[in-house]
Amino acid sequence: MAVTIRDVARRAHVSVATVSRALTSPDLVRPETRTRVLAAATELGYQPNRAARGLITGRTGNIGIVVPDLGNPFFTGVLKAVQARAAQADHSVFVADSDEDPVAEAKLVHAMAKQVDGVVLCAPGLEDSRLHEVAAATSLVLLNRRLPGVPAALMDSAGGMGAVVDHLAGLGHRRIAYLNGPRTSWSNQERRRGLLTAVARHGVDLTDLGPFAPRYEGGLQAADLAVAADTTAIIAYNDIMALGVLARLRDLGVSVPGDVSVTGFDDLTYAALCCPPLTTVAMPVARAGRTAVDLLLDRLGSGSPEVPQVVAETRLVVRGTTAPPRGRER
Amino acid sequence: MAVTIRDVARRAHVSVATVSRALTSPDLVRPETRTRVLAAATELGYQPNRAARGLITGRTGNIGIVVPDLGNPFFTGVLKAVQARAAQADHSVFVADSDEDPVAEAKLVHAMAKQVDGVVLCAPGLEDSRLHEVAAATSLVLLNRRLPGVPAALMDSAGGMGAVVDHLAGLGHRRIAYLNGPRTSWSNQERRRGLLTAVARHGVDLTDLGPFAPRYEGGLQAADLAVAADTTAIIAYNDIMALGVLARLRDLGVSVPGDVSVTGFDDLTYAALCCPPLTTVAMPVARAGRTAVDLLLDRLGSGSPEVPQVVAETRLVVRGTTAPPRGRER
DNA sequence: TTGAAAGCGCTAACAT
DNA sequence: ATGTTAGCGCTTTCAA
Repeated sequence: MAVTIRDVARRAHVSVATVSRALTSPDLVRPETRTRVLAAATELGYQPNRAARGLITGRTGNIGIVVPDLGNPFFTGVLKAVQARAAQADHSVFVADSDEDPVAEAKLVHAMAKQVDGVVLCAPGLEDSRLHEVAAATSLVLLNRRLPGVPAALMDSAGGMGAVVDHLAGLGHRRIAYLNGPRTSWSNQERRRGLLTAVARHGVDLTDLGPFAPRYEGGLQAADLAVAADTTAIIAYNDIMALGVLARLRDLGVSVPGDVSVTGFDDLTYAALCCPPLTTVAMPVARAGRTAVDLLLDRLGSGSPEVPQVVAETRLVVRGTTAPPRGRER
Repeated sequence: MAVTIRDVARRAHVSVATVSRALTSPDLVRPETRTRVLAAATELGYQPNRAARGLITGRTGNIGIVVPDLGNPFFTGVLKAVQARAAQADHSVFVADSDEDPVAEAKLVHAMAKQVDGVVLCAPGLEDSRLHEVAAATSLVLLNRRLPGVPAALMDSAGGMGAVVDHLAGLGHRRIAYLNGPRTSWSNQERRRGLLTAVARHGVDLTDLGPFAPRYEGGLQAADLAVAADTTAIIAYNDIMALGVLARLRDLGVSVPGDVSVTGFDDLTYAALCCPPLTTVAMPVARAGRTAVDLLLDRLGSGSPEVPQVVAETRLVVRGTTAPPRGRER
């Protein structure tokens, strides 16, 4: 078996309590003793058993994150930041993949609940009431979903969409199609909200298509409808769909951005690498991931009753898939 | 506080021992009692505390995975499969990102050791001796790294590379450049091994370039050298580098596959989406991830002394970046 | 078939 | 400043 606190105590000629104190509240033991204990600990390669510690303190030193799809770079971007921030705070992280299944989301959080101090739930598809139940099981922080009473790290999708429409309208587009993602998704709702506002502001004509699966195949399928709708610009729910749109348009012989402009959302790595490179909206995934962890850990520490919902800015990234519509080139 | 085994015991009018038995070894209690206990448990929404259980049984029901970079789709592909397989076996998973730092790899495994039944270490950069030390800390399974005495889930990079060279030689290429990834990486060593064998077999001329960082920027940088080397085909260490190569060649006005053929390795999603779509080698990441988990769990269960090292097949995916060299078109 | 009790590794009163 | 002890939630002897 591994080395326990008792081994260290024996070796340092002190009681286990002293060892515990030397490690967790150093100023409670005489410096001399502390040194001796620490030495013994290192010599034996002692690592306290966090599970045992957690049993007493109620704090596990772990956090959980559940995402809809680990195959989606957007969520692994969040995950990377979450695990990095957690590591800084000396916390370990549990991951779970709900496979886009709302029911699984709830189950996974419950399964984790006992082993973590809190969980970051990313873009949950769960309805509000069920989400509140889940929030009762553990400390919860939502990412890209707003729910009264639950802290959240949000990204300003609506604002990003506003920037997209401003850009397109500025180029001279008057007829725009939006390719919806999942209706229940908070992100889609926000994007649509920003879209409607901006479209009204510019007096631009909007064709609302979908919903489509937020994947490559969804984009393939959506492209035909968008072309039929006879618009000069296509705003896809996200980059992956936009890539599908691009591929389908190429097959159809529709030139981008000559015949039609296309935009995505998320700024995934390969949005910059496809050709033409995709005009899109950069989402602050890393920042939001860090914020989520901070929210979780701060609240645990301070038991304060406030419920912060932090929204991070998005940013339009203009690349090669947008240009003035035909007849408006200069 | 949450509901404990004691609450269930009280409610079912039995001792805690009986509750424990009803849950973990059902055939040790009278069916009638069992039903009563189970009912009480569900009514209270009881979830056993795994940490406490682990304290006694020595099994945590958790496994760990440490990867060099969560931003790399290759590793998140493995992660997705690992977490899915673990979930099937009712295990939770800890993730950690070593940020490509070998020292961090060791630290992370040690930090996890107490909370997991074993860990999957992906493509570690650690040297053999240090790796053996790490293996002593917990049950270890290596992914894409072979080490005597340690079970491993491997992918047949050498074989994949053989297929690439066969393909290229078959098209008529006689001068090929290989863009090395990190020298210490087992995958690069394997790819190179497969390459040398195949190249000798075909009597093809090889220019060995690098090592380069296995990233987009590495590809950008490598492309110039490859062009200067005056070869008709470029084999990149992986897809990301290949994408960099493609971009740089485009800037240079070198046409692909007209002037030069390019291949990658990994078959990431966007290898199919770039243009022209990339000829590459599909790595069985999901299969390897599952295998790694199975290896871990099987060994834990059966304490058998055998050390399986399972290698999964790779597969050449021919797409648009390879063609006969100039003067050999038909 | 069930219960009482010991104890996993650790921390937090309570003593000293 | 340090030691003794109870006990976190659970499983597992050992008795009954």
